[in-house]
Amino acid sequence: MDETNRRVAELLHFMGQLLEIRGEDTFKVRAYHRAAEQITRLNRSLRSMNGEEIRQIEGIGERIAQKIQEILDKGTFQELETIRAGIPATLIELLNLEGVGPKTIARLWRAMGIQSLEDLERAARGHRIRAIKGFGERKEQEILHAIDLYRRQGSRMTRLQADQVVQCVTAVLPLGTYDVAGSYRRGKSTIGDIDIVVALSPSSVNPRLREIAQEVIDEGDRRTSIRCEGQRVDMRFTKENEYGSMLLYLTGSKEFNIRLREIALSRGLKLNEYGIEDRRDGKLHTFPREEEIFTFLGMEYIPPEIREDQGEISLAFQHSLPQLVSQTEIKGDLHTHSSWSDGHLTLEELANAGAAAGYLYLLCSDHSASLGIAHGLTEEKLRDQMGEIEWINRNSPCQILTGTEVDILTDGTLGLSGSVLKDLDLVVASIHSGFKQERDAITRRMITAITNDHVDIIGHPTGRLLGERESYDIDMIRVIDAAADARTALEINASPHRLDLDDLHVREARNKGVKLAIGTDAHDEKELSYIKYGIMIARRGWCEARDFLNTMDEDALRKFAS
DNA sequence: GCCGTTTTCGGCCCGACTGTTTTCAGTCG
Repeated sequence: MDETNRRVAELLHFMGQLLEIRGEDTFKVRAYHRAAEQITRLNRSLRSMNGEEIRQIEGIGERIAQKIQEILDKGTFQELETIRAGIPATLIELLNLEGVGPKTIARLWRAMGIQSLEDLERAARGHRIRAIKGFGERKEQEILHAIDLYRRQGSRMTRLQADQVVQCVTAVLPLGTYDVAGSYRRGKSTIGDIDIVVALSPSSVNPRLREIAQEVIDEGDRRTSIRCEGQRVDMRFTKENEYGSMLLYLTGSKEFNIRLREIALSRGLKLNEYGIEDRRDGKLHTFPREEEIFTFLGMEYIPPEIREDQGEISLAFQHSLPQLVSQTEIKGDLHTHSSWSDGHLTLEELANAGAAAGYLYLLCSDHSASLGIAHGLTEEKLRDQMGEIEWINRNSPCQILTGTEVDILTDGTLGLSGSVLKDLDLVVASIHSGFKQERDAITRRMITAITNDHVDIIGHPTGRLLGERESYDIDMIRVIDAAADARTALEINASPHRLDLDDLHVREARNKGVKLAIGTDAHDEKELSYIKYGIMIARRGWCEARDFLNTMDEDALRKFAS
C-alpha cells in the first residue's frame, strides 16, 4: 500500500479506537473505522488527490476529509492529538483481549488506573478487580485467560492451517450436514477463525464437540464456540428450511451483511439469519438455499468470494456481475519445479502429475543458477533440460512447456542471458534477493524486468511470506501500470504460504488490463492442488477466464510469449 | 461522523451468549 495512505488509515483507526474507549457514539466510531478501511482499499495515493476527490470516497464526508488534509499537511490532526493527550495509548492494546471491550477498559482505567496489559494482569492476579461493582471472580479468571491467549496467539492462519482445523472439527460431523462459512468460504488468503453452519440438532452435536475441543468457549442451543488446535471455531445450528439464511449470514463479510440488511430494510424487509420478514404483512419467508434469497430480493447470485460491499451488490441488482473464473477453465499450471533444481518430481513424473490433474500443459520453471540455494540451472543445463522435455512431450497428453524462474538481479537485469531465454516457451522472472532495497530502487528494478522483452510473467510480485515476511517495499501502482504497458503478465502465486499477488492488487491489475498467470510453485505432486487457493484469490479479484494466461490453449500461450 | 426518490435531521443490521444481574449491559460475530 502507498505509504501515505497507510499512515492516514492508521491514524483514523487509532482515532476510532480512542473514541471507543471514551465511550463515544458507536456510529461515530464506526465512521472512522470505515473511512480507514476505505483508504486501505484505495488504488491511488491520497497525495495525488485533491480535496474534492477525497470527499468523493464512499464513507468520507466533510469532517474526515478535512482531517485527512490535516494529516497530509502536518502528519497528524489536532483533534486526535487533543484526545490522545487524555487517554494512555497503551489502553488500545487491551482491545485485543477476548471478552474485554471498550467499556470494560474505560472502567478499569478510571476506577483503578489500569493503563496496560501488565497493570491489568497484576490487578487480576491480586484479586483486586472483583472489588469493582459489576465485576466478579469469573470475570477475573476470564481476563487472565484472555491475556494468556493474547500472548500465545500467533498471526492469522494460513489456508493450510485452516484446512487442518476444519478437518479436526468436521471429523465429528456427517458429510452433507454442514458448510464451512466465514472468511474461509470467501477465499481469503489468511483466516482468523473458522465458522461452520450445521443442520443438526445442538443436542446431538454439542457432546461431540466437547470431546474434540481444547476448550469450550461457550455453548448454546443456537451457537457453540470451541477452541481447536489453538484456534477459535464458531458453529451455528440451523434447521434445513432456514439453512440458506444462516449460510448467507455466517459467510459475511460483515460489511456485506450490513449493506444487504440496510437495502432489505429500505424495502420494508427485515433480513436476518432465519429468513426475511415482510414488515408490511408480517409474513416470514424462509430459504433452504442461499440462491433463493438473492432471487427473492431480485438479485443475481453473488459468489462468496466477492461479498465485500465493494460494488458487487449494485451490480447484482443489475444482473451484471462478472463471470468469475472457475477451476474447470484452467488448462495448466504456470509455475512448477522439477528435480533438475529443488523440486522432487522428475520431468516425466511432472508430466504425469499434470495429466492426472487434467491439464493440457505445465510450465517447468526451475530456478536460474544465480540463486545458489535452490540448485539453480546454468544455461547449459537448461538447454539439456529443454532436450529432455522435447523427448518426454512426444508421449505425454500433458505437455511440459519449457521455462525458467529467472532471478531479477539487484540492478533489474536477469540471471540468464537473452540467448537462452529467447528459446524458452515462457520466462518467469522473480526477485529472490536484495529485499531491503529502498522503495524507489526496488520498484525501478522490477520495472526494468517487466520491460525486458524476454520476460513473460513476474513471479510472486510482492515477495511476501504469510505470517513470516512482509512484502518488500515496492510501489505496486507503478508496477501494475508498467505491466499493463509492457503486456507482461503478473503471477498469482498459489502457494498458501504466499498468495501473491493478493486480491486487491489482482483486482487493480485486472482493471488495468494486465494478464494474470496462476502458478502453484509446486515442488511435488501434492502441491499442484494449491491451484485452488490461487483461484480463490483470482475470484476475490473479480477475474474472469479471459483475464488469465492459464485459460489459453498452448498456441495462444506461445503467441502471447512471442 | 455519514448520508438522503420515505429524511438536511434522525436514522444508522441484527441476534446470541455470559456474568452478575432481578431486567440488562457488554461483547462478539
